[in-house]
Amino acid sequence: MPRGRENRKEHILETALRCFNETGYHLTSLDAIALAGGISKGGLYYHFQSKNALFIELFHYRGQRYLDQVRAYVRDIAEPVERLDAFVSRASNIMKDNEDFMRFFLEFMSIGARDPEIRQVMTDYYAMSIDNFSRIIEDGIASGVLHADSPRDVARGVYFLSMGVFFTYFTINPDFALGDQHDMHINNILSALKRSNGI
Amino acid sequence: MPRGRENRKEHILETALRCFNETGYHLTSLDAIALAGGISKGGLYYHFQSKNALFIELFHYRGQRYLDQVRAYVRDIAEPVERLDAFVSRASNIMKDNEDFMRFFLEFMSIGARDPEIRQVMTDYYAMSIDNFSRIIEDGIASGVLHADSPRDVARGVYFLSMGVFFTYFTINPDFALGDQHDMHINNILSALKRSNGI
DNA sequence: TAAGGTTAACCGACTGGTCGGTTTATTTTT
DNA sequence: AAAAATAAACCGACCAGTCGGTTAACCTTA
Repeated sequence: MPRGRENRKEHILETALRCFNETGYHLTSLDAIALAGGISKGGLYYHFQSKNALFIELFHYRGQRYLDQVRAYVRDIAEPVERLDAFVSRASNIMKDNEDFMRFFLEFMSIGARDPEIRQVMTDYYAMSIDNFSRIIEDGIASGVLHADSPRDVARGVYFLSMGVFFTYFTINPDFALGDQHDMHINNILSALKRSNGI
Repeated sequence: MPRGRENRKEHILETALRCFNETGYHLTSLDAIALAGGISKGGLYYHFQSKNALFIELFHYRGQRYLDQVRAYVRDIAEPVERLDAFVSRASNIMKDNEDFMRFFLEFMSIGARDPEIRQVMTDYYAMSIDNFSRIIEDGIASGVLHADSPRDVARGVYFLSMGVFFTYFTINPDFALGDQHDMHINNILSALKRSNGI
């Protein structure tokens, strides 16, 4: 990895992701990241203000890539029901493709429970997710193909379920296939949304 | 807190719970727990083999209390539907009463993602939860008041949702009332279970 | 019942090691 | 040569775990 290249920073971030996932934030030393990345500690501190700053920047970096992937799949679909289905089913696949990021995401949340700065990042991400999803549902309601009393509550339900599936998946010894469980339970929520008799 | 009393150990555990919840496992030193509990570090090591052992014992100690509370509410209810409702609605209340334990639980899970011993404890807890809940559903199916293709999947769905609600609650700045969200989404699952036309 | 003995419970100074962060010198790029 | 990037030695704080010693409660036994 030559020095001076623009992708040096990304190289560090990818290395840090691997290290954090292996041993967790607190047990991962900057020396270990430097060693694994073939860089010195000084180099780390040249690119990042602190360990915490690196951690947060890593979230933004990979989170953005994740969102870009989801949006790329959904962009061209205008019809609300199709859009909703694509959103959910693609999300499941992309999550699986980004399993390393999802694992990181969980620890990021866990630390966010106590760190105000990280908590705020998480809160923003949550708000954006709920807003995005609510908007699709509201479009569907406006055009009469979806039915829900509170789109926001439905969106929350989907968010909770996704989080629960993933957190459990990373936390227990094998009991289920990630994508299958995710899709099945999310589709249960969606089928209620699509029921024409409302509720 | 006089020495030699049987509740000394419990006193340490309760103190440790408060400390862990304030600063998290890795940033909580044994010195801090000792100070907060009015005991010495040596005393800590007299009662517990290691910091990790204390952490795990704390999970068993408070987890048992939590389960005892849930079971006490359900014990006398034989009819499956009532039993199910009680199980879920009481679980929500008891979770709120044990918010300190739930917060601890989340970090316990998060660490379990990397620590094999803790992961096994979590896996056992998960398996027991799914088994308990599945059994109630199966009883309901046997007596014809509930309908589900796979009781185990339904039980998983409830578990996932609970985890997701709680994890989100502890992780973002205020957006919803804990009990309300929990009950609403769980009841969505239950209402499908109770629909007499199956599916 | 009081002196002497026993031991579980507890204390806290200490150690060996780690880690985030800093500093200073050196190399590369422009 | 100036600026940017990197390396390597170093620092001070912190921390899990240890260990020799202390204390209080509970036995004996005469």
